[in-house]
Amino acid sequence: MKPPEARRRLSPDLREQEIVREAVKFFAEFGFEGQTRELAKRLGITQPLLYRYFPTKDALVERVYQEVFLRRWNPFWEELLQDRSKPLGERLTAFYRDYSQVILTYEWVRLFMFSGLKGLDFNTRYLDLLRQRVFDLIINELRLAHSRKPPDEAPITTMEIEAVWGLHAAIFYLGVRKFIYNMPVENINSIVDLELRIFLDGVPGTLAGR
Amino acid sequence: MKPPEARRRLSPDLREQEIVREAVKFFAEFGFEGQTRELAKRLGITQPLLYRYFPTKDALVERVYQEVFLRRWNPFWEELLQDRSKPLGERLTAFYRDYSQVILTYEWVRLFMFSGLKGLDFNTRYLDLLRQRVFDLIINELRLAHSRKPPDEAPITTMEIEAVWGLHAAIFYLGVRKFIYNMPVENINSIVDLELRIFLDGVPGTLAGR
DNA sequence: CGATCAGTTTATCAATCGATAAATAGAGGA
DNA sequence: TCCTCTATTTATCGATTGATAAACTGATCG
Repeated sequence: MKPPEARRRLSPDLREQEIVREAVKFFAEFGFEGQTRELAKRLGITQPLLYRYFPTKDALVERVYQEVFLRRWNPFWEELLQDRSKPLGERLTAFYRDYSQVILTYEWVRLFMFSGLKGLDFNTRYLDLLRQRVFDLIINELRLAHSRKPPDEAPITTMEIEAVWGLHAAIFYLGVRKFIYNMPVENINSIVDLELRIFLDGVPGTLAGR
Repeated sequence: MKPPEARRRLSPDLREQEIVREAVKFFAEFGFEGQTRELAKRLGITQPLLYRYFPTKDALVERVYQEVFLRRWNPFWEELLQDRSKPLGERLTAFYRDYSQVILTYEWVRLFMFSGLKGLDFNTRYLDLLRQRVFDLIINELRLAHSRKPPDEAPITTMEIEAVWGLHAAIFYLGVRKFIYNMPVENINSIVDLELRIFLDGVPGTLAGR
């Protein structure tokens, strides 16, 4: 029925964009063991053509990383978290609502987990970034909001970091449930709000070192 | 150097045990695409011997599931959570300390994630169990501890479930960080205690429907 | 309108993987 | 000690997969 898909001749730029876009979806679905022939089929091209644009499969995978993880980081988040003209609760809500909208996607969550399971160092590098650019800021602002010594006077404790990890995990795990376990997860914004209320109500005890 | 590993003739029962034990570790490391030849090499046997004990690779994978997930559930947990002779905080601490010791292992966490990413229905089934045998109990006990209507008078809300999911995620994610992202995570018991303090201090607002 | 360049396909290789059949060898019993 | 049973290995098949080389074809320019 379907016509045998006439040969489409595209400019290299466009073709490369199409390949990367489809590869992101494809590897997010099947993991990095997904076969190049199947990817080519989805693109409506033949498998050897992929090798005209990427020397090896690994090079294509590498490109997918960059596309999904590096290009989606928003530097504005760091400013947002430190904008003391608003109460901290409001800032955290604004940040995690936006962050979850970017991160809690099929591609991001699954590729991140696939990458971790395969032992690539990308996760570590991303999480180091997260720690420095987000966790440390949050802890700093929390101390300020509760009139405690800033980190340069009293070093950040393991338990403070773990407290923030708990909040972060509760939110990120929504994506794991939705996109990896295939569970229905709706109204993410209101769940984010819930987790933030629990965190902000519960965390003073930790800051007090109780 | 190493002698070519003399042929060891084992009873079928013992050999099967060895295969299953090693397969658990092996698939947890490489996922279900791990190759039967490599698994056989680790066992010090040849690859066709695997097929004397399991008709297909899938059958072996299925067996691994049962071994790791089904056989590690402890029915005592359900009693523990409902033992009203102790305060709820104590019960939750005892439960999550024990649960995390069973679940937060290299094999459990990784196999669960591999299984989810591959789209097997096992995760859904396990999580249904968890919801019924743990989450509902916790919510019931929380309401009791805060003098609220029991679930058979006022149905469990989405947000109550999500609150418990948040706690659970914070704890399970310790395993994800340790065994999937390969991060150092130490003193799990004290982190569990921390998450429970935050949860218990923070959750009354949610119960009040605030 | 024909030549040329490059985007795309066809054909195919070499390695890998799950699986099967036949040959081998270790252990217990008569 | 030898025989028999079966646990284990050797040899190999067929399908799959990443990758390469050569042939094909569509678009642009003179």
